Amino acid sequence: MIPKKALHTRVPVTIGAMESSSPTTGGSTRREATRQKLYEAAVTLIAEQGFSATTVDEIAERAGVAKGTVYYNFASKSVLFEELLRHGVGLLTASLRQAAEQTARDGGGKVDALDAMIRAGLVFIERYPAFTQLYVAELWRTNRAWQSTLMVVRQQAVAVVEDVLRDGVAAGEFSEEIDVPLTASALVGMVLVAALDWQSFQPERSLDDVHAALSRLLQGRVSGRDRD
Amino acid sequence: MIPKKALHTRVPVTIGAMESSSPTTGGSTRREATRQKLYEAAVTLIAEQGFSATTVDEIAERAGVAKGTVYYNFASKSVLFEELLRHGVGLLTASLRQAAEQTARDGGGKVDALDAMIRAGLVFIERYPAFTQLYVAELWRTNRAWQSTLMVVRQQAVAVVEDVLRDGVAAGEFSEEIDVPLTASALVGMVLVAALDWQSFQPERSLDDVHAALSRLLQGRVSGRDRD
DNA sequence: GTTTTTGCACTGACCAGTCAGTTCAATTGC
DNA sequence: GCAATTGAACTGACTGGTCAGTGCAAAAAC
Repeated sequence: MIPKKALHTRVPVTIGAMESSSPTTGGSTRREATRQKLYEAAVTLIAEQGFSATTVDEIAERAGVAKGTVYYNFASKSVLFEELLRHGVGLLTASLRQAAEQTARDGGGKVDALDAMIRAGLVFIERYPAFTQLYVAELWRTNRAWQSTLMVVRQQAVAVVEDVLRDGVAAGEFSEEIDVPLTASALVGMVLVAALDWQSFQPERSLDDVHAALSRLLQGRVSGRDRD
Repeated sequence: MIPKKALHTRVPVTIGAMESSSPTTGGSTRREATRQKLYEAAVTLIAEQGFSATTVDEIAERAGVAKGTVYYNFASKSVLFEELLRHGVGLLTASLRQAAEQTARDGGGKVDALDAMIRAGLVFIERYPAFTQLYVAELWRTNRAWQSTLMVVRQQAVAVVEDVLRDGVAAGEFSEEIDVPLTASALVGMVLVAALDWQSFQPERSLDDVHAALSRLLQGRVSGRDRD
C-alpha cells in the first residue's frame, strides 16, 4: 500500500503573503509552496461562503492545483481549515505581543501598550481581512470539529491583552476594579468589529484615522470635551 | 427504512413570540405556531453549525414537524433564514430604541442613554444568545444570498447608536471630534463580543456584573483610579 | 530514484426541494 | 346533534443533484 496522508509537518507559513521574501522559508520546499497556495485559496473562499459551503474542488481550482494534491497535503478538508486557524491566530498573537513589548522597551505605560496593541490589531486585520472574518464567524459556534483548536487559540490571543491589563492594575495604572477578562474581551471586540466594519464599509479610510477614533474611545475622551 | 422517532422537546424560548391571540392575518393560529417552532429550531441549529451545515431535515425534526411543512411555510431554506434575521434584528433595534427613549424621558443625558443601550443589548443577548451568535457569524460575509437583507438590518441597528452619538455631539455632551459611525461600530462590537464571551465562557456571571464592567469602560474609568 | 503533482473516473453519502396523498378543524346542510 | 364537505395544513417517500474523499497510473520536479 501507499503511505499516503499523514505526513503532516507543522510548518510556519504566512497566510496572505504570497509574494516574495519569505524570510524563514529558506528551505521552502515545493510542498510548502503548494500548502501556502492552498491556505490562501481556502481562507478567502471560506471567509466569503463559510466552511461548509466551500468545496474542496473550489479550493483546488482557486489555488491552481489538482484536487488530489489537496489530499496529498492535508488529511481532510477540516484539517486544512484547522491548520489555517492555528497559523493565523499564531501570527496575530505574535504581533500583539510584540507591540506590547515594544512599548515597554520604549518606556511607555500600559495605556500606551494597549494603544499599540490596538494598532497592531488593525494592521493585522488590514492585512488579513479574510482570515479575521472567518475567525469571527467561527469563534462562538459550538459542536464543531475544530472547537477545541479554536478555544486554545482564542485564549492565546486574549491572554496577551489580559496580561497587559493585569500588569497595569498591578502598577497602579488601571483601576483595581476593572474586570480583567471581561475588559479584555470588550477591547478585542471593539477593535474587531470596528475594523471589520471599516474594511467592509469604508475601506478608503486610513488606518491612522481608524486608530485615532479607537484611541479616543479607549482613553475615555468621548464623553466630555476635548481640550483643543 | 426506520421511521424517525418523533421528539417532544418543548422549548419555551421564543425569538419572536407575540402569540397571545393575534387576530391578524387570516386567523390561522396553527400556522403561526408552526412557523414559530421552525424559527426556534432553526436559530439554534444554525447558530451552532452554520447555515450550510444545517439541513432542512434537522430543522424539521427539531421542530417536531415534517420536512414538507417547512416548505409549506417558507419558500426555501434561505427564505426561512432571512425572515429569522429580519425578525431578530427588529426585536433588537426596538429594544435599543426604547432604552434610549426611556432615558430621555427620565431626563438622563446621552451617556446615560448609551449606558441604557448597553444594558438593553446585554439583555437581548442573554435572552437570544443563539440569534446573536448567528448574526455575528454572518454579518461580514460576502457573496451570500441574504447579503442585502443583512446590510439593511445591520444599518437599522447601528443607526440607533449613531443617532444617540450625534445628538450627544450636538448637545455638547460628546466631543465634536468623535467619528460617529466608527465609534458606533466600536461600541456595538464591545458589547457584542463581551456578551458573547460572557455567555460562552462565564455564563454564571450576572448581567449587572457584566454591565458594570462595560459601563466602566465606556466612561473611561479604566485608566486612572476610581473615586470611592 | 524519490517525492510531489496531475488528471480523472468513481463511489457512497447526503441533501434541497417536490408532490401525491392524508389529517385537521371549521362550516354547512339536515 | 351529527354527518358531509371543504380548504388549509401537514406528511414523508422520492428525485435529481452535489460533494468529500478514493484510487491509481503517468508525468513532472527535484
